[in-house]
Amino acid sequence: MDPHLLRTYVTVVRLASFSEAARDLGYTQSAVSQHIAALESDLGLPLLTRRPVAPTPAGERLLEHAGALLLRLDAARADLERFTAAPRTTLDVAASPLALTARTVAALPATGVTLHALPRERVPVAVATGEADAGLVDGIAAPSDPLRLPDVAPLSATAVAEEPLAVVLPDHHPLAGRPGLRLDDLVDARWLDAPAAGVPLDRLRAVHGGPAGRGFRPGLRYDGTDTRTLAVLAAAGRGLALLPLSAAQGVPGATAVSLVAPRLVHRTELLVPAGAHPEATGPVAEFAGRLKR
Amino acid sequence: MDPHLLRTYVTVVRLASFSEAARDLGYTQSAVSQHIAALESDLGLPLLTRRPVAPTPAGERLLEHAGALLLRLDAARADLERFTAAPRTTLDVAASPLALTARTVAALPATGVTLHALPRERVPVAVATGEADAGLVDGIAAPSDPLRLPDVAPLSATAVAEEPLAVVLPDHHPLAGRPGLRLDDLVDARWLDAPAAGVPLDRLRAVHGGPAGRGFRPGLRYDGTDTRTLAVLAAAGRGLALLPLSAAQGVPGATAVSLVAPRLVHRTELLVPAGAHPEATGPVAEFAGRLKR
DNA sequence: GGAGCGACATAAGCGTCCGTGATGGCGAGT
DNA sequence: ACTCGCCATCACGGACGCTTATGTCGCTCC
Repeated sequence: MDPHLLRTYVTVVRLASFSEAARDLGYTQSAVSQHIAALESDLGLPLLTRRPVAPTPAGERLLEHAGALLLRLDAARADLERFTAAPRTTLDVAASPLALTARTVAALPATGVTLHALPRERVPVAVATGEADAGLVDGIAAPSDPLRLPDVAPLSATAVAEEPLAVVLPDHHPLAGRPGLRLDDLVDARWLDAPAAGVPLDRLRAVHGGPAGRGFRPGLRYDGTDTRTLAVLAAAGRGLALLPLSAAQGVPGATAVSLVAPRLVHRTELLVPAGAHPEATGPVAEFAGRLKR
Repeated sequence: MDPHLLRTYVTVVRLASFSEAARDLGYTQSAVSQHIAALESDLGLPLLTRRPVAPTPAGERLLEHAGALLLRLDAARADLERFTAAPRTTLDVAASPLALTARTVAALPATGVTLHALPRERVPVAVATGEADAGLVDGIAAPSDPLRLPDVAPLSATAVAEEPLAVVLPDHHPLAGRPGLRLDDLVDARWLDAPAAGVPLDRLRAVHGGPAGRGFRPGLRYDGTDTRTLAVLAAAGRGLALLPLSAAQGVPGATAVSLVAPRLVHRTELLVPAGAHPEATGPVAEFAGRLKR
């Protein structure tokens, strides 16, 4: 299970072709074929169907492991390179859409900043692999419980903002008048599925813990990142949305009712490589310092 | 960053010797020396001091990454081997001490069971690497929030028991009469540090979120796994202990007061490899089925 | 239905890299 | 100062991996 072999394996699966993968990796087709053969003989089972080229069930499993492994390998290399690299003068920040608020943006240094807008799950990856010097991720969690992030590498997370959650309903919705809502009241409702702009529904499903049969039916799916659009969709009755309170307010036709049970908050966290090389100075420290104040 | 090189690297660090590592790995000393040299030249910085052999700061970082990487590699191999291996007839269960209760033990099949008592953090590792077919881990978390486990491999976790938490105090303690306790009332108290038997203090520290200055000073450290002993120590005034309510009761001289804030529970979860090869039958399924009932 | 073509498998050749054994340098203990 | 233990370096032999070339299979086109 040489990383080289794994790298070609994932490339072959991604491109669904040995020859394409060979071109992509700068190998000959023969080499790719031998790589796959080596993996299959090492593990003792077929990983791919040929014609069409697609992973077998075992291959699917390997794909998960290989992805994590290669990611971690990149992260390790990036982490070690920080020891030798020249101190950064510019700052690359990876951020999920909802993590960018007036407050967090204000903390960015005036110059030399590149902002990478990424989906939530890519932010830790970007920081780990060194594509970004710091990350801002948002998500929901129990109060004073850190966000649940994939641990691709040792990262240190510190909360920089915390806000109540609100359910966005059309004004005329029967529940719109309530002072607060319980999630249990809403299990049978139709929800907007907006992984990029809103709060991910699968997280709610996990919190609720109920069987897959009931609860949190996705309705319209929205893959944009604009919260205002999401609120507009909710106002139009296309489904409910869950947003941080401040983002949920101020849209005509939409009412935001805060969520009271389960006790969850929308939190934004700053992500930096852990065990930080004592960078008491530099753009990252400057940014972190301003955020904590 | 070949895994072979990483494996030699961690071995060298563990044994603090090139020659010992060579013997351990079945290489010559020369090969080990070259492995380390290759790593160092690849990464462009020294990883070890020689005489004595010890990791540099950069080497320490690499060690973390290498450990995770090699673990994940073993997990991947073990996971893939499940596809080819013969269906299990016996059952190996890894369990943290507090996860073993009358209820969980009763769910074990009558015969063919090997029980591995492991510290909490080793349980997921054992399941991932195939040393165990299933795991039982306990820990504390917010209600209806999964336990926070290191993700060495895709594992599926399902709650099998949940219990309130209790603080164990000497009978004569000023707070012993209270109906319930808040953690905030106890930040300045002295705690028993019992990572194996009790609830880990560092988790509390994280939940409390306070600066390292205040809070949760460890007193006596107890590395045994017996909760009764822990309660006896608490009764003797050597420090407070946090235990699941049932384990905290019934020790003369000790009073158990349940914890009311923050809202945390002691939960035990069953761990099995995720994406399970549809084992509707077999010892693992039998065990899981009995636990869920 | 046969020829052609695209795509993966297999075979042979060759360079490179890896591990061995021998030797050298260096520090610590006697 | 000598010696022993330990790591570094060197030179060599073999194995492994990649390339070129060729084989085989399946699909498509006429």
